[in-house]
Amino acid sequence: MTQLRREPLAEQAAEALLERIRGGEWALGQKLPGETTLAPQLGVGRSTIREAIRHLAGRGVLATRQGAGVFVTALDEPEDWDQVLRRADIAAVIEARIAIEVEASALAAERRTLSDLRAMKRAAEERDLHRSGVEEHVDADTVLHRSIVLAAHNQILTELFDTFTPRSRQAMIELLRRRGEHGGEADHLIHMRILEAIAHRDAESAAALTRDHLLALKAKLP
Amino acid sequence: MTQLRREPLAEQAAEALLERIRGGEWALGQKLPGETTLAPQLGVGRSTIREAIRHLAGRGVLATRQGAGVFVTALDEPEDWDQVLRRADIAAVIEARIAIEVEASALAAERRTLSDLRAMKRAAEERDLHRSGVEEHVDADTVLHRSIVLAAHNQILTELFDTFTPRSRQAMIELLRRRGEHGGEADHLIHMRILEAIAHRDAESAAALTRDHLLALKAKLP
DNA sequence: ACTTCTCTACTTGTCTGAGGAGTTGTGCTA
DNA sequence: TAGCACAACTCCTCAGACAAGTAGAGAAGT
Repeated sequence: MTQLRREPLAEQAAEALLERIRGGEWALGQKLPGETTLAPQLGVGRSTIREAIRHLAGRGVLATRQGAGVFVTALDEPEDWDQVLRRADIAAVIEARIAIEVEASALAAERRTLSDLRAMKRAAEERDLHRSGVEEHVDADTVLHRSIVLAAHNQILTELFDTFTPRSRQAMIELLRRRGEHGGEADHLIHMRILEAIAHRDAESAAALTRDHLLALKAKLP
Repeated sequence: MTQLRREPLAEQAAEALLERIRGGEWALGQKLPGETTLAPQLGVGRSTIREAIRHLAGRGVLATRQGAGVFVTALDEPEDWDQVLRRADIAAVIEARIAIEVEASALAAERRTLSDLRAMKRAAEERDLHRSGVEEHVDADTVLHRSIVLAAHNQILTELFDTFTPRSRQAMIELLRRRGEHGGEADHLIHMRILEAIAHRDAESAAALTRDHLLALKAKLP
């Protein structure tokens, strides 16, 4: 039994093109063959291939320039992040966290408000209370880190951090379980120093301390 | 002074439709007038209005059903990253890019292979050729920056960069159009210095130069 | 009264041919 | 060698024709 629902040719053509772009047939910034080439190649008319191109242009994947051609402007809209994060190894996730959090930490030092400081302090104290259970400890730690990112007042960095949280959480839990210890006093100390730097509007120190902290975490990886 | 750069009619028509949808002329789920009505109404041909509709369909705003009509499926773009990026101001996007690219640049200095170096060099040369058109220049620039991120060999950083590409592209184009200049020789020079640092496995310099480069970009914002 | 069928008007989907407009590279000229 | 005209390419737009699908009105049957 074949397809009951028939998709319009233009939609099919758009999917076919996206497939080939994803497959690397044309790299970012490269020119696609002209419509007069693509149309017969896919077995459709010119206006159909044009509509397919417009569709992808609307999604931000292609851009057309009259007289010049059609160009790849993005490889694809981001696919399922869960999938990506699951595939990627932990080291890569931590490296991404370093990128986000170090920058966020520096921005936080410049922009933190008094209420940001209060929130961070509260999170730090809360974290200090949860030293028994591994999961609770990781969660409390995440809250603290998030409060720092929030103080950067950059919505995108916050969203990125939240994207990583679930994957990072699981990795941390496994890591701590294996090690049997959770940084303990040393981690507490460095957190306090980071908060201090942010309070003093010392962006450089805040960034450096955050980097050290996360690099130490990465170093613990098996 | 009007637009010097003439946008294609189809794009203008898409914007005009989006404007009217946002203005509440047609509610969510409602049917738009037929193509044969809209086309004369906007003073364009039928295929043109069709391409405009396809463009909005690609953005998830409209959906067409053969025989039935064109329907509004979303008042604004969907809930995904595109949406977040569109809402966030450009400064926030650049800050996020700084986070990603500075770290990527440092990692690239440590991990770049010879073939990475070749790809970066090729992208840099390509970029130098495209100095005329604004869009072309931005696209070539993106290819170069992406080749650096790729050399970091971290899939997550790459995906993050790709996520920003469409939004960043539009912002850069607007920015350069307003300024009328594109960094020119200075930008070329700093790119070469970044590539040199990566080639020499000098992570610190690579990171610092990348940061300076993007900070300069951010400083140009209105 | 209700269901089912059919027909018709209307809608989007697709193709083709034609000409307009912008870009790019080539080859000629000075 | 530098500058310029031109030709070949590209996408852009329109118009017309027909195919394919939908939905509503009305007829026919139960």
